[in-house]
Amino acid sequence: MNNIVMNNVRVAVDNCIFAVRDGRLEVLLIQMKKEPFDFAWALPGGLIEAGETLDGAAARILEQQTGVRDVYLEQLYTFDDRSRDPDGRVISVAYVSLIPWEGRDLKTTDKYRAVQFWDCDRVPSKLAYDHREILDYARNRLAAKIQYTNCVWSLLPERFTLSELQNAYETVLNRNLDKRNFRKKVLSLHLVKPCGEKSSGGRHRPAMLYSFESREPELVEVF
Amino acid sequence: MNNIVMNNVRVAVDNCIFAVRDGRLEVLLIQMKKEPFDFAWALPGGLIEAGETLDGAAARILEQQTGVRDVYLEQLYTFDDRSRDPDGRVISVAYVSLIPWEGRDLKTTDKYRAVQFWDCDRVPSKLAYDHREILDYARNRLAAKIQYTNCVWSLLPERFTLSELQNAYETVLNRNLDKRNFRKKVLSLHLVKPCGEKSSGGRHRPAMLYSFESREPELVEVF
DNA sequence: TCAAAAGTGTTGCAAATACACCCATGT
DNA sequence: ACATGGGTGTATTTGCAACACTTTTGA
Repeated sequence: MNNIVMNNVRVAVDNCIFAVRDGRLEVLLIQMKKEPFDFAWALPGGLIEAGETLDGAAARILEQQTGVRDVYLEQLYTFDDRSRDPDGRVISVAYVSLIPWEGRDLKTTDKYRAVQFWDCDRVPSKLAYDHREILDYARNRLAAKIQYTNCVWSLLPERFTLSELQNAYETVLNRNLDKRNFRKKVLSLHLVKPCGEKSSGGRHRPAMLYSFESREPELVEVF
Repeated sequence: MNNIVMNNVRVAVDNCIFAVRDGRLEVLLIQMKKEPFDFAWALPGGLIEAGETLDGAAARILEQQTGVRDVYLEQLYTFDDRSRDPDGRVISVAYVSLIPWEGRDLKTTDKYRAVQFWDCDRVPSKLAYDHREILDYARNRLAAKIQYTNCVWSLLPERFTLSELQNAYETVLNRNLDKRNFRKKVLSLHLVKPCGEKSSGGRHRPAMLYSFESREPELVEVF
């Protein structure tokens, strides 16, 4: 095969990291510092290095650029051919992950200006590269996937209330669910089990805390 | 970025082309002619060329190696890191397609020994590269996908009987369906519409011919 | 007349939906 | 005392699964 051809192809990974906060779906973005995308926001991503697996590169890059680590990254789709990068041809393998919002301290390197979560509905209109397309694709896939797997668990901390769980579903699905039917469903599926109580916070009746029966990926007909 | 690193990565596409024949799910394979995989069977695939999109490369390679053209190819997954190819690092973007069995004349080039459909359950135990893994992955995805989209249409010719349609579903899902319930379902979903009659062939009562309402990809809760 | 596939309805059960009020706590 | 979210049950509807016989044709 022609080496000149092959030298032009580079492989990148880009991560769509979602969290639910306060009834909104948010996505983790970094702010670029180099032309031609100086000041633009982007998904955390970059080129793979020698000897690295795609999965490994995704994890490394995510941690370097945002400080987020130890998350379950799932491959989403491979994007190309949209004159992606002004600097020659790049193929980008996109990854998705869901993480709990609580207590993440985000930190980036001096190669970037900032890192923060953005409300998915209020993301800057121009993202760097084709990251807008990737984000839209990821969000659709997430909404589909949450309906037939137990993957919500990745959005929640170890212990949570049923209202928080319902809120996570409502946020991702972008529709309201009936409280009684919701509770009946998740309990009958044995998705979660109760532990102690919760009084902290709210000026209202304390809620029972639950945890997941399993944090392994499983196929479950949720809705 | 380090050029020595990047020169090591090459990008290939591999196609999983399925058809239903005679109640069996079959997959299109080619027989290799070069070491280290001489005589081994493989999915039709190869390296992408300059200026090609991934989708374009998949279509070109499929036609060159098997003569099959004008099919809807859908990206499946990107595989890597399994010391894939003895000849340096290769990342492979896998594509899936469903085609009608009827009247395809397969032809390959002199770079390969043969091209033919294989019963998925009787594929040679060793396929070239990691193609066994890709095939298994594709088959699972196909079974899942056929349940929530109208994608079966790609397996059938323009006009077909309801029994043929049912047979396609049963083959892909690998389980039997109730005839009356099946007909009720597909008719109530307005997936298909009747046309004329069919007497040809069988020594039995002729069956009504149907065609699809839509051959565009749609989300439909089939089962 | 026989073989082989086409065609056709009803019933029971399970799951989804719709719906409204009292409870416990903090301020 | 009041505001806030926590917690609970029933009735209706809908969709799914199970099931067997008659029809039409070619050989």
